[in-house]
Amino acid sequence: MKKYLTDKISEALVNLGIENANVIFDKPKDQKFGDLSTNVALTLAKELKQKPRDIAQKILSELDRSIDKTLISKTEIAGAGFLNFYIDDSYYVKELGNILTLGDKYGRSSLNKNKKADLEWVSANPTGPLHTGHGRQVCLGKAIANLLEWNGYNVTREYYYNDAGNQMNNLALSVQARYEQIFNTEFPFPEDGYTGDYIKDIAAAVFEVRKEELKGSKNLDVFKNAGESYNFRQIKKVLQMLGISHDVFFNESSLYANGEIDKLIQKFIDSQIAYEKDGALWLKMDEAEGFEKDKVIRKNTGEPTYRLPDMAYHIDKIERGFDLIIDIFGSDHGDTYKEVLYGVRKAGFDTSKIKVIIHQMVTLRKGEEILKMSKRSGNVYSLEELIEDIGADAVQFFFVMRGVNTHLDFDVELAGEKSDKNPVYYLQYAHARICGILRNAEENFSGWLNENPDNSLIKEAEEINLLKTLSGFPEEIENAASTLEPHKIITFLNDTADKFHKFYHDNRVLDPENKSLSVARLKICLAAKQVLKNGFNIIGISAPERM
RNA sequence: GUGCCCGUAGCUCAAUCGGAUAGAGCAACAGCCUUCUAAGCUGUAGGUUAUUGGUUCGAUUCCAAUCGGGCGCACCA
Repeated sequence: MKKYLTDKISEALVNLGIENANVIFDKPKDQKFGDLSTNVALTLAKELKQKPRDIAQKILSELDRSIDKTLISKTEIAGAGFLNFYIDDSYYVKELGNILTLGDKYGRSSLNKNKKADLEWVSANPTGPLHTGHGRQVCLGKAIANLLEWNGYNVTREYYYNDAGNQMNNLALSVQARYEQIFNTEFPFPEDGYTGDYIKDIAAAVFEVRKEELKGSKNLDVFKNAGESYNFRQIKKVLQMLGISHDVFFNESSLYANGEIDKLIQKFIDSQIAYEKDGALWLKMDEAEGFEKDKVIRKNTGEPTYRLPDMAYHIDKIERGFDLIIDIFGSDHGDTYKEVLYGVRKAGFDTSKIKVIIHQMVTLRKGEEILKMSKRSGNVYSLEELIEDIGADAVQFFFVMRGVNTHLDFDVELAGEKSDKNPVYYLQYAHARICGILRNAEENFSGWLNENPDNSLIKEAEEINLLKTLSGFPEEIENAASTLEPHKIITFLNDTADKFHKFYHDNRVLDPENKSLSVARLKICLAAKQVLKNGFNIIGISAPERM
């Protein structure tokens, strides 16, 4: 519909001698400004040195000849020079049929057909369980991957698996210390060790198999491997609880094995972007791009810092030929990704296909009490516990609910509450209500669900409003996908539930005295159920039939 | 000190490249259940969009300064 009007207006403008005008439509907040509105006359006013309303009038008289009046029931000029369009109700009623025909596919778009997207997220190091701080990223990534798929992309879900570097050594030492403590409680625990209880579990598991065999051993391999595989199993288990499975686990160590890291180092040295100092290799950072000082990419021990493999990894992703490459990080990594992309550019690669999503941190609280979730402190609130406490639906809803740039305030108490205070239920309740009506129809009004509706009976304001909202679903997905903002889906679903509840309240669906109207309204219910369910699918929450 | 993000109703947050009277939910107050789920609906109240300037026909949105909060600023990742 937007496209139709955009075309018509562009056409009208060309007739008026104006080429390449940028015509943008808004959905006015207020119904009295129509269904679609454009400010094109206002934006052209300066350029043409004419009054906005005069321009609007000229466009309108051009449109009057070309526009389909059965589709657009009314046009008007309002305010400073807005052009408002009123879409005929019949359009929305027709869309009802579309929703029912397309079913689970309603809202899917082929806009990015044949395009490949890569989404890398979670990528937690296997040094411990996922904690609640990871939750936001975990759930955001899932929703974004789904959004992209709905928008036509072929999506690769990827996890960057980092089993090298300091932290793994630290893990091994921690496990070893807990192992030794089984025999000698005085055995010193490393200063930077991981203090969580899961380390004791790992040590106990090692003891179970090897008994005292490793006592006093200097070889850390067994401890490292035991810790790594245990932690990674835990991580995968929790991801699975949220219905997430990655297609690719990209192993950092493969970048060493296949020589990509060395190649990159050589490239930096050859192009004199890197230099040696104090036994380390430094990357020159450009002040003009906002960097203050050069960064070490290879330590004096000969080991690369994390930046280097990260750069090689991104180069690998670019070379795999994706049309869109997305990384999701928390704001604590907000600066490092810039360094990584800088390095990738300096190595001669185009980073324009890489989009980085930085989400702000989460404050987790129980009512007034702020909960800690850091890995260092003894007691962590793990993501697994959170899921057990409030359920996977609430977890995903709350983490996706807000824009990524806001500091998310997550009230566990509220999220776990089974009441009208909890926003998850507002949505799910709408779905469950519809299911109740459908059950009633099946049990008491046999066959009505399969009747053909007489759409001319749909004319109540609440019915049309509901249909208007439902019809906006495909565009909403497109919008949310292109801006990578899944919280927009939740805002939309909220609106949908709101419109449904109002419709439900004012209009009885099943009326034994009026079969044809009941049949038409049943179709509206089916369509609302479908849109809600499709939206739930994207976020990843369930569509309960009863509550 | 410096870089990024943020500051909107009592609370948590929306607001589609700058648009029309800034919207929801919760909390508060007043109503609505012999009829498909009251986890719902209707109404009332609640705002100098942190502050001050600037750009613009028009600013929550863009720019500058100030105040306040979060996260970074390692030869950790």
